Parts: sequence; C-alpha cells; structure tokens
Amino acid sequence: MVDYRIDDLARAAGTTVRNVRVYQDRELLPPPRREGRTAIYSDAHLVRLRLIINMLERGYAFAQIKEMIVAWESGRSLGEVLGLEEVVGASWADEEPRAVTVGELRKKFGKQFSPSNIKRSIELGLLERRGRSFVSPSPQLLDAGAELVSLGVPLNEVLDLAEQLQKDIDHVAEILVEVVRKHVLTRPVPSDDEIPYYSDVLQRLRPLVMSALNAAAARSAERVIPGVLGDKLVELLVNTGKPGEAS
DNA sequence: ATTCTTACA
DNA sequence: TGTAAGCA
Repeated sequence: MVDYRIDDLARAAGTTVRNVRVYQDRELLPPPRREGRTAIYSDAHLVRLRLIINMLERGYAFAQIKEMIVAWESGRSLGEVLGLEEVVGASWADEEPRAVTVGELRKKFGKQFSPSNIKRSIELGLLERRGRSFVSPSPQLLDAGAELVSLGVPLNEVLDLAEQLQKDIDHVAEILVEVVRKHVLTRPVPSDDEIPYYSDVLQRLRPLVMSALNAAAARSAERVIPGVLGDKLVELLVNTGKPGEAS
C-alpha cells in the first residue's frame, strides 16, 4: 500500500497542496489518516482527487461534485443520480426468468409457433427447455417479440432481429466496459485499499451500461423512426395514438 | 524542514 | 487559488 504526504498527493494528481486542503475542507476528499499532526493519504485518495480535478475541469461546481460523491457513497447507481431511473422505470433494473407454457406460446405466436422456430429461439437463448414446457430468461424480450408478431411481423424476421440486436448490443456493451477497464480499473491486481473502490465500480457497471444503452436507444429511436416511416405517418400515429396527451 | 491552521486578498 | 504568519 502506497502512502502519500499531502505534497506527494498534490504532485501525483497535478494540483497544489492548497487545493487539496480546500477539497478536504469541502468534504470532497475523504478524511486522511492521521499520524500525529500530519495527514497520510492512500491511493484511494489519489483516485478520488483525480476524479475531482477532472470534474472541475469539465465545469462542474463543488456542490455538484459533492452530490455525485455522496450519491456514489450512499450506494445509488449513476442512473439514479442522473434521474434516468424515472424515465427508464424500474423494469430495466433486473428481470426474473419466467416459466412459459406451451399454451402461452401458442397463444402469443399462433401457427408460427413451429418446431423450427422453437429450435432457433433456444439457440438464440430466448427460450430454455424445461422438460415439457419452457423458461424465458428475459420475459421483456419475449413480450416485445410477441408484440411485433401480433402487429404482423413474421416470427422468422423477429428472430432475425433478436439475433442482430444481440450482436450489436454485445458489441456496444463491450466497448463501454472496455473504456471503463482501460481508464478506471487500471491495475490488473488492485492493492488492498483499492479493492473496495474496484468492487464498487464493478457493481455499478451493469446499471451504468443499461442506463447508457437506454438513453442512447431512446435518442436513436427518436431520430430514426421518423426517418424510416416518414414524418407524416409518425405525426398521424402520434396524434391518433394518445389524443389526450398529444401536444 | 515540513505540515497545519487561520486569515486575507 | 495564492500567500503569509505563527505553531507543532
């Protein structure tokens, strides 16, 4: 474990002793360990200090940085901090696998519920065999698919879509995670006092990726749907769809 | 010699 | 954010 005196810490982070003291007074930096009269900082402090400086450079005010840190420490996800949770709804957080009967699947997919489509769904991980019936690892995905089918999209193409979506999302998620790994989790083997921080980051990675994907998808949908369907059609659909809420 | 606190600009 | 005085 590497210790720093205040001067070492300031140098390592590329700031001044004075500023470190200010951040400390403002409670942006956790209280250092005390050895007699002098303050001893750890790598965790350095990581935090770099975060503070980074946010300052990006124009955040002290109060905002503190909010972030408090939220972080109280164990809330970044999504919650940014208020995305309300937009997303709790549904994105976690979903439980659900048992689905053959009868249910028949009802949802009608005569397109064929052995070959079942086989493909299983290959794609959309369904799992449980003896005579099935389990859906992601009921949301299943429902979304069922809705497309009920709208008249052939199940074959829905499965094509699911496969493509899976690949694309995997790719994007990998990029996000890799960026975090590269810039935040910089050590292959964290030191003892970094371990809490690392596990914190890992724990937040999942909700973080989901928030990011959701936000990006929402923006993308707004841009792409009118382009594909044509502005007039969308306008018509929006106005007739929710008469009460249409602006 | 260095750090810490307080205070002022 | 920098600087200074007085202290441990």
